[in-house]
Amino acid sequence: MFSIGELSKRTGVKIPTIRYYEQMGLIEAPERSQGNQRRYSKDGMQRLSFIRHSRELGFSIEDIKGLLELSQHPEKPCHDAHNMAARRLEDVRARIAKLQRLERELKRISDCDADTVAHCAVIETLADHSLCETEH
Amino acid sequence: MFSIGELSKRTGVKIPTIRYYEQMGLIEAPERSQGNQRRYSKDGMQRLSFIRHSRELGFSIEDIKGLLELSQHPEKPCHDAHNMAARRLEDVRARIAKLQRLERELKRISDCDADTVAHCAVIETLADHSLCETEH
DNA sequence: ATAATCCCTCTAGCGACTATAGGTTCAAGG
DNA sequence: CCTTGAACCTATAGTCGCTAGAGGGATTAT
Repeated sequence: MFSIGELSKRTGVKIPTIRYYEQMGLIEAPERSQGNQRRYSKDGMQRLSFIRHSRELGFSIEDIKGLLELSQHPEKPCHDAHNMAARRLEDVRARIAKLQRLERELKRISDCDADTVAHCAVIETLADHSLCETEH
Repeated sequence: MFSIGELSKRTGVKIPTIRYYEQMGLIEAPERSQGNQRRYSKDGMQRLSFIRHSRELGFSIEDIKGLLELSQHPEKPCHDAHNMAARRLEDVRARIAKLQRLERELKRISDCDADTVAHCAVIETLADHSLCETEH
């Protein structure tokens, strides 16, 4: 049995975020002390770690609800979990590709040694999209 | 002189977004028709294009205010613009690196051919961070 | 003149938190 | 036992960059 502060320290999830997850229905309302403070069990901690880890991998709150639900039912088929992971993977790859295009463009416009705005590649490029070398 | 709809079509910025930018002080309130509708000039369009392009490159609204301000003063030094671009570039690179770690992890856990949750790598990994191969 | 389309303001909602205010409880030291 | 200070409680509002909706007025084409 530990307090919300301890749980926070052990999982690395901030206190208001834990309460937020409770409100969102990701974790069930824990027992309370006589003075109405939350008291968590090891189970609660594992569930929160699962959530944290899923968030780190970029799953949405809604996705995580599904994944948690699944994790409670070991006998069920797991293609839903695979689908979710596959969709996340696709999404992550698309974002990487987009960011890489931005990186190229930013690198290019950063390579400007002008002193004043009048000749500055950054400002010039922002003002005129046609100066960009790549699409984004 | 064109309406907000036309401006939207020409710049690719949605109508509510244009009004939002006006509210945020990125573009000045344009002239109005007799019936109180916004009427934009070519100048307004160029400014909006500048904003759109900056957003595409990931600059924040606040950054863009600074960049716009700079772009109005060609005689000023432009190291501020360079600094902003450099910071954006760093940020983009950090995000790419983070996403690439996620990609590896997601790919790894997606390579699971279990049929049920009990043996599913996705669920198993989410439940136990120590199963991850890389940091994230 | 009328209908279709466009435009206006204002307010609220999104996702995933984060911050603040104003109060209560807990744990440790004297 | 009592006090102090840290930790906790709820409720509400704010963050960012939009987006959606309600309820109305303006413009344009026929």
